[in-house]
Formats: sequence, structure tokens, C-alpha cells
Amino acid sequence: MIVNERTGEALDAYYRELELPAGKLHVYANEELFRALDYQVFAMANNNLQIPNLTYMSYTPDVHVGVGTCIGTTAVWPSEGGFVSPSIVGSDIGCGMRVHLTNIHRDELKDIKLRRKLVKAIDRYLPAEEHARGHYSDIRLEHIVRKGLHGLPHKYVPDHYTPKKSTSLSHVESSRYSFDESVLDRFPDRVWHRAHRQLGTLGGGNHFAELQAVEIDERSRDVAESWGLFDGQVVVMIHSGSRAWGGAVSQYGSSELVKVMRKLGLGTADPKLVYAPLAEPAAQDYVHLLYSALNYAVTNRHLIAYAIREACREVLGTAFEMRTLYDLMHNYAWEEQQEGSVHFVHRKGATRALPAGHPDNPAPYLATGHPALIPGSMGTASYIMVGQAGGRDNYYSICHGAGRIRSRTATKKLVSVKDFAAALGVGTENEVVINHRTLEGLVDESPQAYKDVDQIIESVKGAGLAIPVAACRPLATIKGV
DNA sequence: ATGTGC
Repeated sequence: MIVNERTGEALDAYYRELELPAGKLHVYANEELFRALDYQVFAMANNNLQIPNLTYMSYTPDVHVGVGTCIGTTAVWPSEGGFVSPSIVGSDIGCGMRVHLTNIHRDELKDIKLRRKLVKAIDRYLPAEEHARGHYSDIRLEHIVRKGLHGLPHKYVPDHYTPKKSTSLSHVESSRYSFDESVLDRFPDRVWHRAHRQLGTLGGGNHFAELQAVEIDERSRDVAESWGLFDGQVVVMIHSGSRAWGGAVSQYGSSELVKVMRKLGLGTADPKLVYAPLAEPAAQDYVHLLYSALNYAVTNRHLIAYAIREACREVLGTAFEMRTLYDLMHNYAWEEQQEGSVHFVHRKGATRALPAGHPDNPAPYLATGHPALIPGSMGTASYIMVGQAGGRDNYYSICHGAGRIRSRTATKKLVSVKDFAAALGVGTENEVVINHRTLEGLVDESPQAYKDVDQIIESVKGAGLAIPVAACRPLATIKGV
């Protein structure tokens, strides 16, 4: 029997080891979520398991079908003799979450007119319309993709906003993803131009920027308070990625690695599953480009937060302040050390959540574990969690969100605008204010398109991977299209 | 997810 080290309760109901024809798949989900899984996610796992030399593969409870690989996959190879797969990483490289803590209480935003005013101001500073353009002509894209946040002009890094490098609360704030920069020559001018224009924009789909109110989980109050959270605190949560830059990297990497597959006679039943040995020069080029997209993605989220700060200060005054709690990704691949050996870990729709004491935590979070940021669907809570020691066997991967259960077209057929409006509390004083005149174009993002995030959180907790520190309930939501 | 694509 597997037991949760912290609570001593049995984990069998939250974890399964499946023997598929091509190999072993580890699945983390409670009974109900496991039973609801589509057979296609197992068919997809069976394709992925055919890639040689795989050390480990698992699914999180929010797993659902993607292109080539399911969203909710952790796949690990040894660094020596391992493989990299652009399909497992996916096209929105570096997509992830960022949370800033503000110095205001939800009661200060009780007035719906004030929330509307804030959303209007944010809309001016943060372009969210179709083909949105950022307002950052003073930023050099080549500096961003090379150096991440270190490539930003100083004015975009105000005091108190991002802690000083030496005391940074986030490893992505203090580090850059270094790589062989000669690979950047691969992209034509139009890719550079588009990516430059898009810098600081939110993107569509499930991406969002949200003002939320904190509800601390009593069992984690010590951790929450040590991170600077308080009950009713307004936080800014951002879900975005590397926009068209990551897309270009993904496309280029896939087309180059398909050539390698042909040369080596590799392949599975799914032609959309692209992979190659890490030792191949084309694979190395892809990994370098992937790091440039991580630099882009983290800077993009930083600039979105910067725009929201400017807008909030315009409406609420310059006493309004927000500081970085954390920024972390859920679509990427990189090297990690575990038990003395180096692994190449892919996470697609999976979040790394390190427990207290793990050496990869940035120093300020060493004693507690770092915040793991999990978005909910529109109108529902998002969560700030912290990893547990029980996550070790899963390379400390947890869920990345609610997880889609219905296609966009199926959701549009099923869900009426009226139901969606009710889910957002439209017409009540607690209405989640949004930046769109009507909900019509956003129905495919309604909570009914997604699994119940509370069940996902319960699964992760029950399996001993992570525990909730705070629920963050939406007050206002900015969505792109 | 993507200024989506035969």
C-alpha cells in the first residue's frame, strides 16, 4: 500500500500504475476523474511510450487529449542517451503562470463601478483585442529572447515590484535561460517583427489576467503568511505564454526533427508525434530555441503585470503596489538533477511543485517550498499550492489547471450565454467584471468546458503531491480573443 | 495556442 507521508492516509485511490502494451504509465487522479478519462489519452500514452530510452511517464488528474501528446504529461529521459520531443513540449513554449501580491483588500473593490473602471483602464494598458500589439517599441526583442528579464530597460522593473536580484523570490526572476545564440539566425525578419509587436500581449484561448481575492487554507496558514499572503488580499494572476515566437520555435523544431526521424528510421503510429535523440545537432538547436521562448514567455508575463500595475495606479493612486510572488511555467523541457543523475524532463500541462528543503527552490522559498500556481476556469477559483515530499516519484509534477473536457465547438453548442453569465454572477453585486461587452465570443471558455478544478486539487492533495495554500477567487477577468 | 488553414 502506498501511504501519504504527511497524513498517513492510503493513496491507492489517487494513483495507478498502468501496464500499457508499450510500457508503464503512472496516473495521478481520484477515482471519479480516472474513470472519466477518454480511452484516447491511453492510446496517446502508448504512442509516447514507444520513444526509446524513456525513464518515466505520468499523467496529472487534469489530463486531456492534445496534439501528439496529452496535456498533463510528464515525460523523463536520461540526459545522456535521451530524447527531446517538440510534440511533448507543445507549441506554447514557456506558457505559465505569474502571481503578484497587491497591498489592497477585496473590500476596497466592493463597488462594481470601481471594478469596471479598473477593467477599462487595464484594457487601455493591456491590448487584448484580435491582433493586439504591445506598446513596447523601446524594448529590443533580441535582448529579450537572449536574456529574458535581464534584457528589459530598467524602467520596466520598478522598485518593490520585482525584488532585487540577490533576494529574488523567483528563480525565473533571477536567472536567464542561456543557450547558443547563433540559432536565432534561423528566423526570418517577419517572425522577429511579429514577435516584437506581440510582446506584452495576453493571447487567446485559456489565457487570462485576473484580479482575485485570497482565501487562505487554514492548514497552510503558516506558509501563506510567510509568503506575504493575507485573507481578502487582492492578487493579480496571469496566464500567458510565448505567443507567436514559441509557435515559430515549435514549428521550426518539428520540421527539422521530422527530417532526423526519417534519417534514423524512427516513428510511431502517430505522425504528429515528433522526437529525436538529444545528441542530434538539430535536437540541440531546438533545445536552444526552446530556451529563447522561455525567455520570451517570462518577459511577456512580466510586461503584462507591469501594464496592470500602471492601470491600477492610474485608478487607485500611486500608493497601490504589487510585488512578484512567483512565476512558473507548465509547458517546457529542461535538465533536472534527481538522486545525483541528470534527467531531461518534459512537462506539457504539468507544473513543477517542489517541497520544503528541495535544493532547487530559490533561497527565500527553501524552508517552505515555492508557490505552485494553478489556474481555474473563468469564474472559478484558482489555487496557490505548495509541493509535498510525496511528489518525488513523480519528479514533483502536479496539475496545470482544470483541464478541458469539451471541445470548443461542443461547448458552444451545449452552453448558453445565459448559463455562462450566471456562472460569472452577472447582475449581482459580486459579478466578475470582464473586458468584453458580451460573453458571446467566450462561451468556449465557460466552466462547463472544463473539469471541476476542486476535484483536480483534491486529487493532487490526496496523492501527496501538493497541498493548497490559498484559493484565489476572481473579482475581474481580462481575456483576449 | 496560433494574425490558425486545403
